[in-house]
Amino acid sequence: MLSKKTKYGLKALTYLASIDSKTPVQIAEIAKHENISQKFLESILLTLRRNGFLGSKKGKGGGYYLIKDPKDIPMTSVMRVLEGPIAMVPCVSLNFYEKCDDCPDENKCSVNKLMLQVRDSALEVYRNNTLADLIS
Amino acid sequence: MLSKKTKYGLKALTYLASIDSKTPVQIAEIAKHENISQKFLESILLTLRRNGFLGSKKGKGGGYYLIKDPKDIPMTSVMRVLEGPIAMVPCVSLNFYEKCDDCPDENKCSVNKLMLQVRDSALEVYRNNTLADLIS
DNA sequence: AATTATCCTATAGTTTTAGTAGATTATTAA
DNA sequence: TTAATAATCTACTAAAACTATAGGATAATT
Repeated sequence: MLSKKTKYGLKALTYLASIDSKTPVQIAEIAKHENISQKFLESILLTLRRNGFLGSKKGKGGGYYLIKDPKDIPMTSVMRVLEGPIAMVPCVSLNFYEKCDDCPDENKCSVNKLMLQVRDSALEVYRNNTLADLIS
Repeated sequence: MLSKKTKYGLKALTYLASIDSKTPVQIAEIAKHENISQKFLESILLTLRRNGFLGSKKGKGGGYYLIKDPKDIPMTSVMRVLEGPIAMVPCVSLNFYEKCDDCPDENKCSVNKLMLQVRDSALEVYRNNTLADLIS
């Protein structure tokens, strides 16, 4: 299941991308437009800023804005920041690899075999979609 | 993330499929071979039996065994029983559909748009793999 | 100086996950 | 018929993750 954090983050990013201007948008406006709890959204936008997706401006007329062109924001990077690993098991993860402690040989593991395919198919989707592609 | 339940369930099914005989295999044997907590595996095998994947026999010489040919067990059905919906959001789920309460129009939702593609790509993988394909 | 809006830390409630404990029932074999 | 074996079932618990919420600190603008 996709976490609410990721869901809300994606919605916020899409909203900012649809605005299509570099003027800051207040958290309250995004929250209201997307039906999101404002305080929760606050922390999500913060992580998006810390990870180089958003810029922010304090004080009157402040808010959040996209730093890059939506065309240059691939879903792979957004997903990894908000949701974490794209792979469903650590042993097939490219960016968050970890060995399973119960598995003696990954190459003979049925779960590994299946989840490798699932990861690749998901990666292809995320690589083929930028933030710009999500705007309707 | 894939739950341990699904992971262990897949491993147990694969083990039973690799045995390739209809004679019952005891929980303890599967647990030991796959490094799984026996008690936890117990409840997993029970759900697999209740959902028509396994048969069981009590008493001495008892255990669990596959009911169907591994070739006739698609990963779609295994995943749905063990992990639940294949879709990452209910609003794109085929078998577990639910409307999002925060979303006024699914067709204009960026999350919906993206997750629809992810679901389809995952479905393709699961449809192309039967239990027989997981045996190495 | 007053206002506005982000920034930051801490915490709390809920749900899910992963695993345990123990009694019960069915089967086999002696 | 009895004892041993092994699945079945119910209930419970500990830990982790998720989804927020509270409240004030900080910075920029007017």
